[in-house]
Amino acid sequence: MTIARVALPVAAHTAFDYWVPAGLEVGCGQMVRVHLGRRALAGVVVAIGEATEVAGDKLQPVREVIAALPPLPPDVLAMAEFVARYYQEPLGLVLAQMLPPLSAALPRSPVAVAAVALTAEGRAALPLRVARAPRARALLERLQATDGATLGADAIAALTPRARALLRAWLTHGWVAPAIADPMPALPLPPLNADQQTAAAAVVAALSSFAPFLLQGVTGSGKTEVYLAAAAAAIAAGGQVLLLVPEINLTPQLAQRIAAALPGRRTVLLHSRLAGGERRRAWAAAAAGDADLVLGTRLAVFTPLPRLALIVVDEEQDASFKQQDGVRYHGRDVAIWRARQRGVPIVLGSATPSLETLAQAQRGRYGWLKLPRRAVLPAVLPALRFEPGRDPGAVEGLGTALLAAIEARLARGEQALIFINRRGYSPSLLCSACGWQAGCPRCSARLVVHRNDRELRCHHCGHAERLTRACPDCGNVDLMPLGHGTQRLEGALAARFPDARIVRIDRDSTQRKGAFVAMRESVHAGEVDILVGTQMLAKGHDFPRLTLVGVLGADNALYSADFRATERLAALLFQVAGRAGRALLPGEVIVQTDFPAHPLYRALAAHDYDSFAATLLAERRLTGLPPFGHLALLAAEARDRGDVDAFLAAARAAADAVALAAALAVDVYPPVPAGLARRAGLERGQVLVQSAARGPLQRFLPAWREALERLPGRRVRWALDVDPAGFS
DNA sequence: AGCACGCCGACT
DNA sequence: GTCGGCGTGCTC
Repeated sequence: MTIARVALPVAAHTAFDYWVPAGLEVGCGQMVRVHLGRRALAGVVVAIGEATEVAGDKLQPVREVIAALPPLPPDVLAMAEFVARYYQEPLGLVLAQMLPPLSAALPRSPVAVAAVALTAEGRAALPLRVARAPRARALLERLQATDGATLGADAIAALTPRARALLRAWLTHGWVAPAIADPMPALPLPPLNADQQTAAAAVVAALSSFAPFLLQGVTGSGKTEVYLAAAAAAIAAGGQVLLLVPEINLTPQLAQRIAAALPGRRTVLLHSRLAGGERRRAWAAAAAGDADLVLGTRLAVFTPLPRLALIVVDEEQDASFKQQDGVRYHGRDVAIWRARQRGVPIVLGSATPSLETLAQAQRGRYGWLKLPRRAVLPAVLPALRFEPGRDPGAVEGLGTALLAAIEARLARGEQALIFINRRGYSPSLLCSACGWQAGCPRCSARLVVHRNDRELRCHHCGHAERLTRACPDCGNVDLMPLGHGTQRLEGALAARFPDARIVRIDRDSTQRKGAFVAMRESVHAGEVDILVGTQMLAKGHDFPRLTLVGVLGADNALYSADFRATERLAALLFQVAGRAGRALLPGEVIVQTDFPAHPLYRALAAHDYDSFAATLLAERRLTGLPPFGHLALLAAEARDRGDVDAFLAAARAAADAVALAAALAVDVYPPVPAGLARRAGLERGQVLVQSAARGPLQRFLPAWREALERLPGRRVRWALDVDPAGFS
């Protein structure tokens, strides 16, 4: 009897055996439908055998082979196994992350697939090849007419074999739609400058072998042109390219540039906001080798790519490559592993590389390609000034110097961007009489004033209440909003510059679909004078008339307990500074700070990221933090603090026992409350494990995890985070 | 993850 | 006397 070992999307570190009915073609990597308990689940076959330990009466059959997606190739299965092992997650959950959604949504028969595809596509034009086969066309028209209803087998049987094959091909693998609409005529790539050519040539010379590169280029130096030149060469040589970006917001712009740079090539987009069907089609096109370039967010790193020839990770330092829940993988790190596995070059691009990547480049493990100059020649780096935010002429956190600079931009018809990393009106509400502050009932956090909506909101749990007039403790009606957020600045600027056209960009203002794109277009069209926003605005947007960037509240990150906060602030400031004066107009950046002599600001003024990174690296070396040490974090939460404490104390004891038993050089720290000690009514705490090398930590983690699973539950939810993005 | 089984408080 | 709370454990 043939037995299929199936990884299922359940929190169990084990695969499940099923017998394979005669006539079912089941191989490794095949997606199948099986029953577990009384549920029907989709899983992936990870092994085929002849025998099983499972008792015969318990053994269930494989119910169905999911033919809508091709089987996972061995290299992708191996990648899943690596991710599961490295991040201590069940293989089935890892695989569920990697695949386009298929569990309940995926219909069973090709006919039903057709019905759903057509419903989803609406009245989209039929692919020509199908439309030309008369009977397939008739079937599809009937499907359109019935709007998603399932047709009987007789309709399928009536098709000519050719029509049936075409239909099936379209339905199951999907033809690549012209995924990227390019309204512009294809512009030739601007000729690369010498630095760009050198960089691109180095990557191209390394094609067909594993070769990691750090491509370090100042903002505006034209890293994208280097990616595209290398991609064009890789594709011309018959390869596929995987291009990872941190955010979906950035993909449309980039997609247009790719379409222009790679005429006639097929690009597909892959990110979590795509509808299931679209994502499946893009995935299948990549897996079938039909797509030449896959542009996507971190999840795209898992796409099967039979002809993979080059991986590019843009903005490699960006924290959004690290998944923060579920399978907590790091897209960049998995990409590096994959490049090694497949023997292809990988380019990690950044103006402000992560300390991890920088250290590898310094050690000579990564090729180090530099673009020290801006690509547009007349554009020079902006001038930096450090000014106080509080002075006699200051208005609502906007200092005299910044106000004057904004005024000058308005007079010249140029644009200003005011950046503050805090949404809402003010981050806190204080009673001037008794000192009461509005706090979240469910979190250890202050409530943020959202004056536009007359609400107090918690930014951690979603709690919202009406903005009160009077202090609930003493009845005093003189409640003071304390501190500044984007809404408050927007109002202050509107009062001070009544004729200016002001746009606020933050999570609240861009919730409507398309709002972000509309904003970008109106900025480009010159319909905006002042932009106020959060870090959403820091990335990848090129506004030619923007000549002033003001930064407020930067000092906050310097106080943070998170060891990565300063690194992130540095990356952010260098990025924000790069937003000013990208075209022909000279730019200026004003950072409001109380500590103008801080090494970070000095480095920023000198446009010298490397010297500040060197400072940070020296600190990390002393403390044994990444990249000089490796971390794993056990985070636990429960309704009662006592349960959390008891669990973490037991977890720590288990860790000590594991480390001692296996003589592993790992340090286990005492349990501490999380930075946000209570969230959504749950008390939170953590145990940190640190090791000078990955090896001991990786040997330690499986044993610790098993010990944790045997610990009494005590109403505690916990998760292991390997290589945590940061913690406090 | 579901969905069971299995022991302790308020009801027809 | 039950009905049901969710704590613990299994599912091939």
